[in-house]
Amino acid sequence: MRSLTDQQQAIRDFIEREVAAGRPCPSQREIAGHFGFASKTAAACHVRALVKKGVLAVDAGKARSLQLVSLARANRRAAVEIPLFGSIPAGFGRDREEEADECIPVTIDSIGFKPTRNTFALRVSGDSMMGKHILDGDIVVLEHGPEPRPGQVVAALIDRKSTLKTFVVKNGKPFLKAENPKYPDLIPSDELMIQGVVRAVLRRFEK
Amino acid sequence: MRSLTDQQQAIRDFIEREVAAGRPCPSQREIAGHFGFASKTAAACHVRALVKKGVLAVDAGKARSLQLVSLARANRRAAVEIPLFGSIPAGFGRDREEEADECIPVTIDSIGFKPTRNTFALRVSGDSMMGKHILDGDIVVLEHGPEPRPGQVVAALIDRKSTLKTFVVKNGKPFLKAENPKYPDLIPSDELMIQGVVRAVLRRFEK
DNA sequence: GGTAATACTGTCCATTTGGACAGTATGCGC
DNA sequence: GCGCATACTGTCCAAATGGACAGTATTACC
Repeated sequence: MRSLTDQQQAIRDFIEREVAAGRPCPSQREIAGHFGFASKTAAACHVRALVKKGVLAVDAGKARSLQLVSLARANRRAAVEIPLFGSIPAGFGRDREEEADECIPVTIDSIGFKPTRNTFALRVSGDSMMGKHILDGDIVVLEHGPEPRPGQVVAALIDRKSTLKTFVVKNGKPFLKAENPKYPDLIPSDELMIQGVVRAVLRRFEK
Repeated sequence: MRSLTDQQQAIRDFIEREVAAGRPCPSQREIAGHFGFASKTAAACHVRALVKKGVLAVDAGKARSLQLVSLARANRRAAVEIPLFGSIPAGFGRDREEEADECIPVTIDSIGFKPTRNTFALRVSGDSMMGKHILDGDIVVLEHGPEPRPGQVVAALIDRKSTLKTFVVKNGKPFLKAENPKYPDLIPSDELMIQGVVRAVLRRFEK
């Protein structure tokens, strides 16, 4: 019951190859076409069998939503090491990883997106961002590179120390709004070095 | 003209995150819904702009067929090293790679699927598979693990040497059909060790 | 001032797509 | 012989989807 028939395996392989080759997930009719079925119900039937056997996952009603469970699980489990800094280093060269204090393994599921080479993490110190619900001890995951959008929290370099600020636009000009009383409320963003945009927060509670 | 606007970047990021999180590519209406657009044309318009700027690729008319060009290119370019054996080793333990004579870098495009840990390559010697259009000097890419289907070419271990054979089923029993006169035409498949199923052939011509 | 690009709302429509149903045939275990 | 899973053909349909078109407003650029 668990093992797949030849035909089911063939269809599973076909889907895997299509997706791996960067093409969109095949529709039922495309599967039927590839195997020469005259009726797309045949493909639908096989797909149903594969779902029943736990090999495939479907978002019911959604077009091209087939997913191989093994790949999904592998993707979810795939932990990627993200460099974790106490403070952001001045430069962003290729020696970035060596400057990292340590690395934290994260999974796609835990931060909601797939980390890239431009992804890094910061340990938050102080309650400067409590207004944005980012607390002392939290780990924020940031992405280096993309232009911040208004309302997003960014990490900026001030006095060789990184500080989290909110990116705002006033009268068409970009500013960094400090949520920490130690710093002026509005700083023109071009006076600072924006190191990254906050994309996720990890908070560990004591047990 | 080349650079993306904030909104376009946001939509690009949204697509990237959805796909990276293992969800199916969002439809135009899902994009509109996520950003609060009342009209899905707004999303369609942005998608069109992103395609025009070369960031996105679409299969016209196909549902959920958006693809990030950068990822597609990265995927296509990503060369994976596949262990290449002169002959298949007896075991398939974790020391497999060390037993490999060498490695060949292949891309997804060149073999049509994404290599896994179970993918390996063999250098073909002799014209035993000429009937199947696999020639002396060819490199065949095989996948270890999947149950072969009738008509597929498999690599089997005979006398500690690997030989390519065609997998056939006769009267419900699996056999290996040798295309090499040195061996008996039909061998019960359970007498042999099937090392892998041929998934691709690479042939280099002299210049 | 005009043109173009951006950034939408709103509507209509042909196609694509998945789901359900009816039906046929085969092989397998009991 | 019966039930069940497999492996299809063929048809109908509603929902999902992309594409085209008509508008509006804003901003940037020449």
